[in-house]
Amino acid sequence: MDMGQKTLSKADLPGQPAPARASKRPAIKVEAFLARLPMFSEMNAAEIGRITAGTHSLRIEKGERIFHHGDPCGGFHIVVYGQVKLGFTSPQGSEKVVEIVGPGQTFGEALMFLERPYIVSAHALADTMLLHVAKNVMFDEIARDPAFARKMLSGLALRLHGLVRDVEAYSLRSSAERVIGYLLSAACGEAADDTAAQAPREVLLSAGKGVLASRLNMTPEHFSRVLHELLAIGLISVDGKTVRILDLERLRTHTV
Amino acid sequence: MDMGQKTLSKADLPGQPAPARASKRPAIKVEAFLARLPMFSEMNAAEIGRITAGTHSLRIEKGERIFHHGDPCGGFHIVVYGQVKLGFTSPQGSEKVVEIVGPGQTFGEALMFLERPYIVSAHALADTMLLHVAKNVMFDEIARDPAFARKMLSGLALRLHGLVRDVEAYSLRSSAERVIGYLLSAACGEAADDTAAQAPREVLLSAGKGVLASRLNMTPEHFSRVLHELLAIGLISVDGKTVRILDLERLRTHTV
DNA sequence: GTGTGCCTTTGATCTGTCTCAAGAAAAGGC
DNA sequence: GCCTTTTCTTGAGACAGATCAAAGGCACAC
Repeated sequence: MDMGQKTLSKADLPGQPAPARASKRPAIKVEAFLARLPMFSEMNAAEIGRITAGTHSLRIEKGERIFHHGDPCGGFHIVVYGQVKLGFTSPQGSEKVVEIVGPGQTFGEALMFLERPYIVSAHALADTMLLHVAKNVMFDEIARDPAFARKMLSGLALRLHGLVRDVEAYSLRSSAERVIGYLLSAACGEAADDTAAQAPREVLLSAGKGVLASRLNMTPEHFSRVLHELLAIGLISVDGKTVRILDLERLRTHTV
Repeated sequence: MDMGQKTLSKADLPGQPAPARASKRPAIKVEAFLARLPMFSEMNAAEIGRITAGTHSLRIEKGERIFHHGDPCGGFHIVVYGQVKLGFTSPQGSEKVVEIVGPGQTFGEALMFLERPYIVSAHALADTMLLHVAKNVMFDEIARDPAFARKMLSGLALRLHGLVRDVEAYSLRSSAERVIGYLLSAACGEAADDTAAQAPREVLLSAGKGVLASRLNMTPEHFSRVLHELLAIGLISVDGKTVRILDLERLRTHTV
């Protein structure tokens, strides 16, 4: 790569005509990108600089593996653009997607603090650019800045919270309820008590239906059927990856 | 209570003839108890003292609620003796146990860092004594001591790890496999690659079969049937709450 | 002791979800 | 543009595990 160190560019995405637009490339400094993340948002320039020094960028083609169950963990990842799925594979070959990670989101922070190999695998769902931050620079900064340590603790606690909610959904909700839950959270963005926004909303499915189905712990076939069932009752309409919510209130209170 | 401040005594367990043994009471100082926990093991006396100042003890009778879904979180709990179950209740009334917590173990640390109410409920499975540590003293100590912050981070990461393993088990393992997994981890204590200890081991079920079944995401009926199936093949023998593992190697490799 | 209540087992049946097998519809390559 | 490949839908059947019902068994109070 001809560009300067610690610089990101969307233009040199593999498979794109990079040379053609190299002159007008919208280069982004790693520092600026990191500083905008919630995790690092309260850091000063010196701190961001030290983090950046432990960071390198990765480009992963669609379908490629980022890490595998059993690999050692040397740091954590941030998605710059693209999309990543985290999941495990059973001995019989079937797969379960635990999380779908998009731009600005991170994964693998928790494992940094454990001296253990990964338990999930990570694959790119699209051509993806990642930043990898080495764990030692994170540890140094945690040791230096208690406020940053607090922030990391909040971050892990939030992850834990989400995972507990998933366990609840898997344990005592039906497939249809999980699908509805996904649609609602995608449409309303976690604001469950949002009394406004009664108007029909559109949801763009964040991944292929197969991947989404696995994330919701069901087969693609069953996911398809559930969607068509909701369609038949007039609660939603489906057009490819776009789901329009026709009656938010009834969808919310719909029972199995 | 007549005893000194910040002192624990097993003798004044409700329902026991406390006065009779009051003179010979094996009182334990809160400081000493806290200092022995992994979480606080590297703290000096002053630090332990500050934590203790934010700690109070609770006695909960068997079956009583400790906190409820929706309650605000003011700190975390440590089990001194007894047993606690964490779980959620569905709108239809059925319950799912997420975790069973015993002496020396803690619960609710993660939620301290989030300004959110509890998502699970906690109930005592036996007469139980708890310590409750207020979150502000924890925050103070985290701000003061980066090594302690690191320790908390490791603790949360470990929780997360366990929960991801649970999700894996729920998603792509059969009920029988989950039961076997539980028996193996109870017998071998996480040491999966323990080549020694081939001799038959005994497992004392850590709770009633109904509670355990819920923890493993199955009905009591099905749990009973699985146990008897393993018994029929000669892999285990069951006597009340005691399960003897007759063939550890075959149990480990048993398929459905 | 001997009830009384709860936990556990066993049996019979039911149902949500998966599997397998094709087709239909997009998406991507050339 | 057309052809290949992947993804998505639809149907029929199978199965793991749930549910319902009832009978033991065990602990504990009196």
